[in-house]
Amino acid sequence: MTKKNEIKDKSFNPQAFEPKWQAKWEADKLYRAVIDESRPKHYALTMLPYPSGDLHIGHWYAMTPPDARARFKRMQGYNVMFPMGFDAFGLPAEGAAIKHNIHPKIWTYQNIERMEKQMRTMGAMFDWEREAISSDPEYYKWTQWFFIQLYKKGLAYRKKASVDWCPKDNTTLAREQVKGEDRVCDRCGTPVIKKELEQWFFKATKYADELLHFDGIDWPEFIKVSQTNWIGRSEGASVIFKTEAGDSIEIFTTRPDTLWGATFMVMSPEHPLVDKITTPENAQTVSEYKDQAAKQTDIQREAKDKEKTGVFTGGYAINPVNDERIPIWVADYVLMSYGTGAIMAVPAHDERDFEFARKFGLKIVPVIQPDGVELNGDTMEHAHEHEGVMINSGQFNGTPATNDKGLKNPAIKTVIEYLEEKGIGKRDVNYRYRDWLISRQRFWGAPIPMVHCEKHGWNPLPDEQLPVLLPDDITEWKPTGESPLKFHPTWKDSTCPICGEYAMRETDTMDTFMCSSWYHLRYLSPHNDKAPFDEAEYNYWMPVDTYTGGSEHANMHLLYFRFFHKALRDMGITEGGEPTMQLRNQGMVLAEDNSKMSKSKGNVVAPDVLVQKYGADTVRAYIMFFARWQQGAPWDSHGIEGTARWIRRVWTLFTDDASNSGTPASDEVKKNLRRRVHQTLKRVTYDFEHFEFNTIISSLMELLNDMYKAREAGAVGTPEWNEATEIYIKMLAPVAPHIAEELWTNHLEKPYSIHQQKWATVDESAAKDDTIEIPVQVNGKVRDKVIVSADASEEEIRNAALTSETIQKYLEGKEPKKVIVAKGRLVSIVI
RNA sequence: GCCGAAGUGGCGGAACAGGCAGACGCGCACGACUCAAAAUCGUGUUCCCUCCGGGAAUGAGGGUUCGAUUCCCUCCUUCGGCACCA
Repeated sequence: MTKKNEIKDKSFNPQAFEPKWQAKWEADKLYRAVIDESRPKHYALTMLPYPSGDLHIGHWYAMTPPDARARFKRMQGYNVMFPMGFDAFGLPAEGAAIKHNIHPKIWTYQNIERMEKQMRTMGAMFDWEREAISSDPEYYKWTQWFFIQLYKKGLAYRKKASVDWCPKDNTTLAREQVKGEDRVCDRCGTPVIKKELEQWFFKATKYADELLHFDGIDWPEFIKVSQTNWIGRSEGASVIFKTEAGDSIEIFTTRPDTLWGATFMVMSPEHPLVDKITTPENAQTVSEYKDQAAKQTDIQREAKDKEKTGVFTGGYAINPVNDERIPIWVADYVLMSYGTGAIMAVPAHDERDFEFARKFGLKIVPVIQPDGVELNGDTMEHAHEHEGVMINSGQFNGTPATNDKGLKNPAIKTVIEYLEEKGIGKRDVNYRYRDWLISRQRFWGAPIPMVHCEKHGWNPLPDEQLPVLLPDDITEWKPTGESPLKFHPTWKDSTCPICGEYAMRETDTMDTFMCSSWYHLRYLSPHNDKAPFDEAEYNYWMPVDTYTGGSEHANMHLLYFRFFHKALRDMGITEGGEPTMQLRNQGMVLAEDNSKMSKSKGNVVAPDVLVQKYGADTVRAYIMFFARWQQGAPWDSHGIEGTARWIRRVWTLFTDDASNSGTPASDEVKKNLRRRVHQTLKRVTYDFEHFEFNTIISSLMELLNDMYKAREAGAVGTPEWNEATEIYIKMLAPVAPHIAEELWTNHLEKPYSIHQQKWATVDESAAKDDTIEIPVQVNGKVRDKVIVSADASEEEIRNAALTSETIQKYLEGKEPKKVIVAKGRLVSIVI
């Protein structure tokens, strides 16, 4: 470190001082977060990366602005924890294993080492002693332990179901991991297929209703909406229809008010009662239809422009409200995966049923009459899906049906009450949300800690046998559709925890989203081998105060994360309903041509090169400046020059004190400087709080320009100048931690470290303007500006405006019709 | 089709709470320094006109208001979620 009597290095050389400070901060454990009851805590969490190989600009974009904010919070007096780790299980490691014949573990840990090194160049305040890596046995031991807790609580179960399968990645996927209309694998973009398989699930649907509530948490609207859509809650009724074959069919409907118009029923081809309902004469056609439906993919079956198909079963049901005998059909537009897999068809009021009825000549009976038009089942061209008055519905005729959903609709409410009274139906709610399928037929994941015994079926392994370790001696990685673990000669051999006889291990591994559902807890005590986390740490740090990350996880990680927390709460492991109070999502950094950055396109911006050229501080500042953080933007490689220039100008101003001009600063200059400093401080404080990073930088740029002018005017050396310098460096510290430290400690010779200083307080009276310029509008157009004192009364402002020469000209001696004075803002004159 | 977010100069973007649209920066132009270049510094930079001055303009059109980028209605475009979900 530079001693006082040494000659200070005035050349700007971040490549020298950045690593120097990084090393010192680390040696001094400056960012170590330990429990301190005397200070309020702040847990700043940012989504942990996958160790893909190299840190790219997207990582910097995701991590450095939240780091700046965490630093700001720390200067505000919070005890801040800002941990980092790796979501280290996952497919790319297996891809590398296949390609280069290297164990996924080796590939993963090499990448982690490289990325940690790159992360250290960011100068972030990560507490590396809290680092958690999900592929470490000490970590996945507890991932497995959580699985067992969920299993014991009945929240993990095994079932055979028609599941989504990615033919490229050779594994099953959760519903959330199948995207868009084309039903493609979220990871690789390959269209998924359906397979009938027995798999492990988490009972996420148990929390469907609770997951719809976001009370008290500050999350972006679009994430809440996205999750709400995903869960897809529908209110309605379930109704039981008796059939002539003897069995009853239960259906779900959101429109029980249209029950009287149900003129037929439709069952999904997979419905278990289809064969019983089908009469012998129709058995052949129904069976052929079922076979054909089974052959089609979901995309083919569910294509919305597809013409309706279906066959008659020969069976009949009785409409419970009017005792009409109605035919039962089988059609693939009814899905087994939603509701009960059977519907009542109301062709007059449902477009899909209408289409079907027209095609097959089925009866159409209108039961909701819209205002003004008389519906006729024989001639109508579309279903009437909106409001009207109930008709053809016996005692309910005349009841108004609104466009409201659920019980808010008087017709629906009345009919549900009637159904419940008669015992033929009840109020019901359905969700499109599905349980979380967590089995993956892949190697590089946490093994599911279950064994299967001939006699005792599936059982969890006792805690002392955890972790179930992944073997190192695997040589064949090729995906076969079954986990490579299955082909290991001995790995799957285990013993039944009940009888001690031979039992076979589950060879599937867990969805990596399981690992990331609890990493925020592991950061609390990453090396604890007695428990997943330390209770004292939990009590102090949780919940997470601010969570930042990409919005692509809206319906995946962010939903799993919430589900997990609620499930743990019900097991008494965590407290409170939500893991994090505040969520903010950064946008995406696109390539300069507006396309997505990707390794394969070779358009990824490498931060390392920029750090070498400009220094980390400049890269950090530019990342905050070049776009609205929560929105993202295409990268602009020229733009960084402006930020680099600013950083150099900061350096020059604070190191080159010789250039003060001879004339001493006037009181006016000093007062103005002080005002600008406190105005900027106010703005920067607000912007940090609100994640508005781009305007933090522009405010600092403006203040710097003002400070250069103040220097010209002789302000250097005055108390106002010294205050300005101090506050400027404090505001700079979260953004550009290295240069701030270098200037603070070495050039201003203030006590190390700038990062342990207290954030400055706004002096409101100093920030206030003395005089203000008030625009004067005549008929809505600005014609003049008058200068008045900041606390001028309405009357004074009015007079100033009306007596202005320019305004007089516009008035032409006439009396204005109206004069509006917005105090401190503007005068509007109407003539 | 339903739900949500967003449309402001050549570009990224700014504008507290309905009150001067375009802060800050990139780019561009001109100038200073220099033998020259880079760097640096300075000036200008929404568009149009008959340029002391005036007019238009925040996706389009309408409305409320003395006054609208901001509030309301209709529409267009882009992005994201859902979608034969009963």
